[in-house]
Amino acid sequence: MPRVSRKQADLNREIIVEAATRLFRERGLHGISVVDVMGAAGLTHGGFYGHFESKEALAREAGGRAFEQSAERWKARIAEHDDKTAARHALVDPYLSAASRDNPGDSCPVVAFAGDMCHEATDSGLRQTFMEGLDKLLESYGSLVNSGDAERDRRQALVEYSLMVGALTLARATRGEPLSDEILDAARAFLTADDSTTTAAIPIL
Amino acid sequence: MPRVSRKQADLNREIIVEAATRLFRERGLHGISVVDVMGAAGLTHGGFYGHFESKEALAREAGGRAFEQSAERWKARIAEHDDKTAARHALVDPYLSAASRDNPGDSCPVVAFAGDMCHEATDSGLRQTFMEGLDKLLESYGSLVNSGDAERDRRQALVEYSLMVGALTLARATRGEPLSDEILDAARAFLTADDSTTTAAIPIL
DNA sequence: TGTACATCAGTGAACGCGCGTTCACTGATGTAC
DNA sequence: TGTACATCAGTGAACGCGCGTTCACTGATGTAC
Repeated sequence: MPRVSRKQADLNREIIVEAATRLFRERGLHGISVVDVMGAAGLTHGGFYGHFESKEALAREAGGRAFEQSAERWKARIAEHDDKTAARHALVDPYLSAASRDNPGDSCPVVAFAGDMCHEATDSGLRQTFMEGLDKLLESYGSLVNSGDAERDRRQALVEYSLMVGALTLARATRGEPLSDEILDAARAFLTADDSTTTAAIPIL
Repeated sequence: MPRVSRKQADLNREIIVEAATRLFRERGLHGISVVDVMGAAGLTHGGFYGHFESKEALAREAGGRAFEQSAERWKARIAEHDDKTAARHALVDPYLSAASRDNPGDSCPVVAFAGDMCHEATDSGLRQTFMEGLDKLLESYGSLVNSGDAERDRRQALVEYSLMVGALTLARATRGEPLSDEILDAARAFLTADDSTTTAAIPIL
């Protein structure tokens, strides 16, 4: 049943990108084929190149969208809370949850793609998309770290965000083992510790 | 020139494993082919299955060896120093160095394989090798965190190690950008900060 | 120690397979009258 | 509004390629005498 309406074609393109956004995060940039993506969108593979120049072009678009979604979600979570500690919980707790670990398709694109980026050429478009997305997320995260000393805050944000990425990565790699929950719990407790409930402040560099 | 001596054959097997140990870490478990590995060992691909049951079997052996090498290296570095702070520097500084970032083939197998492990079946042999190796490295790292409170030390070690993994992963993904060095510097400073030089102690959970 | 022969480590062609990509085709859509 | 025709979104077969793996072959190695 070929030749659908222009409106339907635009919708199909949208469905393909949405499916790819999820699948690339779930199985990695090289873990999913054009046939897989088109199948997930309810189409056959032949029509793919009517919508996209190449598989890599789709990866760039789907990856970029994943970053946009994450950045918006972060901003919304932080904006919901006036209290700094509450905002921190609102961002860190879901990020380092079992749900986040078990649903990479709807989770952080940095964790999903960081491994693949290591093998990507410096001038690759994917890598540029990754860098822009990472910068945006780091900027969002920065609003949680706000002592007045910009340099110290920057380092603190980098440390905390690196910990989030490392902990989620390790939790996924060890999924099914007790260690996996242990890592999430330790990192979550560390990042959401505050003066009133623990023996030490949020660490200062 | 077929049929080399038994001794040479054993040596060839060793060369293949050594090449694989480096290449798998450099390009990922799926980024390297049997032809590549055999070529790096100075052989042709046909003889591969005389030495190994499958590519996966080689990956298990090469991965296991990478973990052994890392664990030994860590133990040696820590053992060289009586002083806790010095031992910490001896382990953290090389781990989060530009050299480590730029030479994944001779660096941490956890960072190299964590991404691939996320897509590996729970009962996979590779995953078991990864878990055993990670446990050993965590145990080694634990000797740097020794306050007497075992539970707290465990959480602290998990947090610090997650940070190391996250920082090195992000530094590799952003290699070539200023952010890459920034991440390494911030994480290194954080993990090696001590009372005498900074405004706060190593953070306590 | 020397000879004759069986063994087997490594070679390179070949296999089936899945991949990204191309293309002739189809028939509903969109348009010109 | 209704009709005739050009357009083009999606189909599925086919392409070349690289992959993991197999195998007939070779000739130096290792062994039996």
